[in-house]
Amino acid sequence: MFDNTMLDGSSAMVDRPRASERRAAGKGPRTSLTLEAIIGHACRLLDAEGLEALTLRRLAGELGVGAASVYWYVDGKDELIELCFNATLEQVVTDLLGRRFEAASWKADLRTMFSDLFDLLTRHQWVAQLMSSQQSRGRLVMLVWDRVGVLLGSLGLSVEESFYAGSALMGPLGAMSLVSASQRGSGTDPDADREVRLQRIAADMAALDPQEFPGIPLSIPVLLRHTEREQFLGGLDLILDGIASRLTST
Amino acid sequence: MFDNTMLDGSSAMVDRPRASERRAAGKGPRTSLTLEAIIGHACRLLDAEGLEALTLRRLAGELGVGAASVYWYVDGKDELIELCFNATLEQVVTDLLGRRFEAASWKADLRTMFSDLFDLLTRHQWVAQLMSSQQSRGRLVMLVWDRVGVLLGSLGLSVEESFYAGSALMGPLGAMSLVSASQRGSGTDPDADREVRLQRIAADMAALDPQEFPGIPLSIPVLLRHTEREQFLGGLDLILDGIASRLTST
DNA sequence: TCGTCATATCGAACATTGTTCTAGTCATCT
DNA sequence: AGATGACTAGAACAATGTTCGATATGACGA
Repeated sequence: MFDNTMLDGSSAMVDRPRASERRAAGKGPRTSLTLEAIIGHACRLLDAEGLEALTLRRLAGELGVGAASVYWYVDGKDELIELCFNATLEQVVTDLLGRRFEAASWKADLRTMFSDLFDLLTRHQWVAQLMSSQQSRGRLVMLVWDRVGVLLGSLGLSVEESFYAGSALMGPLGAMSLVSASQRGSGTDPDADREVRLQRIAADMAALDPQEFPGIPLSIPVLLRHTEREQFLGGLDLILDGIASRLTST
Repeated sequence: MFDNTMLDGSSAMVDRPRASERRAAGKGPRTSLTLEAIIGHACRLLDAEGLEALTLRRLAGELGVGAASVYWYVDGKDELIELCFNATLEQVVTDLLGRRFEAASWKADLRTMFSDLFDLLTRHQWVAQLMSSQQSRGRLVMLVWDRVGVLLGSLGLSVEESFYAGSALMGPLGAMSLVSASQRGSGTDPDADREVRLQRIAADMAALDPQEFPGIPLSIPVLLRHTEREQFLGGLDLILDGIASRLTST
């Protein structure tokens, strides 16, 4: 399925007729569909029911058209998902980049930046899923990389160190922010779902042999009262402290 | 598809007839198949060509057997993959746990432990893929969690801090160790594949506007000469330093 | 030695995916 | 008015996971 080419078209748009070119032309008949409508509804579907709920037939059906019609606007499911990916990410990333980062407050700046990103990915689980299952390098992701790299470089880190630190920051983002991925149960109340899921995990953990897993019993209560956000931020602070220790030692 | 229940059966084996119970009985005819043979060949396939190459028909075909026969030994593709997951992980995790961890050398201990895990996941990309796309909590993964938690706790970290630090360590593991996931090209030479992939990424990055992405040009050479292993270890060291800073400040 | 029966397998079929083909419809331009 | 080209739809194709019923096969009791 996915192709790992998450670039917005700056490459690989050669040689084939690229169905994406035909849309938005001039003189068509009653155009009952729109690329925007497709992407919009697809995103709504993805947000509501997750990645594997997005079916071309279902999407088309809910849009009141045949499945084949979507293919006039989009080259395939991969491209559609990529478009949704960028559309969703753009909402947050753009305003993220309006901010001014300063060396003095680098720690707080990075913290708010990544916690905002975390919130975005939590709200749109499928984006997190894509972000962790393939290393996406779309334009918007690159923007984040760039800003982080510049900021770290301005602190005095070498390019190499910035690269490693940047990947340490970006790496957990996808992994940590996906709470449940699949199995987004009944669809009624996400918080309740999370609760039962946690209870199930806790039960499974409690069933393990305390002899073999001496540390597990201790962490069960923490698991039950933890928040993914705190968990992520806790790890983030650790990395930031690690970066800080590199700075002072120079 | 996947079900997020990556536990080895300690729960949820109730109420349905569970096809897994019928295998290994007594008086059957010439048993041309074996659960071990199935898992073994499936793992070989997964290692060689990745997750999406594993097809029940193909697996059965290469085993000289009809596709339906596999269902006698396995409840479905999910269970099969879970079995492969555990089988592969077990090879390394068990000997990982034979080691003795001591507070004095905690940093080096954690480093070698996670770099070994990283190597395992690099060798078996599909395991990394599963590990990042769902938060797997199989018995073996739990073992790692447990050992890490115990070690961190013995250093004086609170349970909460251990939990956060542990997740910071485990989080990037899956994400960082998957180099290419899909698109494992021609299948001839993995190193050459990596090279052309890197070149493509570099080309894409070079095509970006340097005005908009001031940091990208700097990191291109680093990208080209970097190693995923170094990248991972670089981030790991950062986290370890972060943990260390917490220890001294207490 | 001969039936019985659970064990183990296979071929065919079903449902669901993404995708393509081909024929059509309708507005607009000449 | 007629042709062109922007759009759409239904049928069909290929590939997937999965199920069903029929059929071997061999061990065990008679």
